[in-house]
Amino acid sequence: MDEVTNRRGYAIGVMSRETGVNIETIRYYERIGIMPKPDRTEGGNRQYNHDQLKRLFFIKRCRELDFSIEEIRSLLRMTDSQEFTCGEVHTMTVDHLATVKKKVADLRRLEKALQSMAAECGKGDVPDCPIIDILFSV
Amino acid sequence: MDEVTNRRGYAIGVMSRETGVNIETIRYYERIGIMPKPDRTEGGNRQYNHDQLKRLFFIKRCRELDFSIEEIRSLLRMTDSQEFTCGEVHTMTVDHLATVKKKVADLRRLEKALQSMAAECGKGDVPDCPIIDILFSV
DNA sequence: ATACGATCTGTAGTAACTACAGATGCAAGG
DNA sequence: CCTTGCATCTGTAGTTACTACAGATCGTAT
Repeated sequence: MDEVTNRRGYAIGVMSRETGVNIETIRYYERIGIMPKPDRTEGGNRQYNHDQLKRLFFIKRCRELDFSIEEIRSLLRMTDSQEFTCGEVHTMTVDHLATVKKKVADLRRLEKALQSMAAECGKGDVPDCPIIDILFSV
Repeated sequence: MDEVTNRRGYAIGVMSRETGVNIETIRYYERIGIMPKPDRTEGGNRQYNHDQLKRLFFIKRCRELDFSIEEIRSLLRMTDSQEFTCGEVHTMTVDHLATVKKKVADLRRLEKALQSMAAECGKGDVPDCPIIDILFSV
């Protein structure tokens, strides 16, 4: 907890607590190459720096926004190379927004179907169920 | 295509075309035990009957309603045993409806976040992007 | 010195399929 | 009867994004 420890960087458990990303998941991100291989202590434990913490936060937020790992990989490639334009990022965001909107629409249709099925049901103690009838009719 | 052929039942390709379920998926359903092992021709090809076709339709519809395989397995166990009540089915439907509603709510929040991010963006040809800024800030 | 939690590697499991490879089956045309 | 060619067969491995071990070290507080 002193200066020296701080200079050494963040252990994986600290990274996990700070970002809310599971330890196993952090190692997984390293394995698939979206997090860099960090420094190690003499004993072999991972030691992260502040940039790596920021990067993990970035990944976390993107996942919360339901970007796929491959989309995140693209975004990171852009920011790593510094050769991206705002337009490119905007395009990715809008594309992603479109797939999210489609998912919402699909689920709402589905929600309605379930709702009307449930509404038709007498909920009785009888083995005669309109829900099953609907699903089993050919 | 004659009577005899019909009496023989449906080949897996027919099942697939009728229901829209992929052939590989039908075999998968058999492997995991939600479709029964069908009769075979002398040569070993699967031959399904009409009940099995109905069952596959049922599974298809449930999947379209986003029921998980395990939920479908429960529903099928109930209908197979004939010992289900309308109330049980209603409960499963309403439970499932709740998870769907939650998914919709989550996705709509996400949709709004993406929308406001996209709105802040100048879409320019410059490497200065509010979207990235938001995602990368700590 | 020791105890005990944190981390390590490597592998396997999850959900619900999908995609082969390489070998047969089967029905129609000649 | 034979060939052609699509349909099926089995078995295994890949997909997405993690999660869950087992069994072994590391690191630090007492």
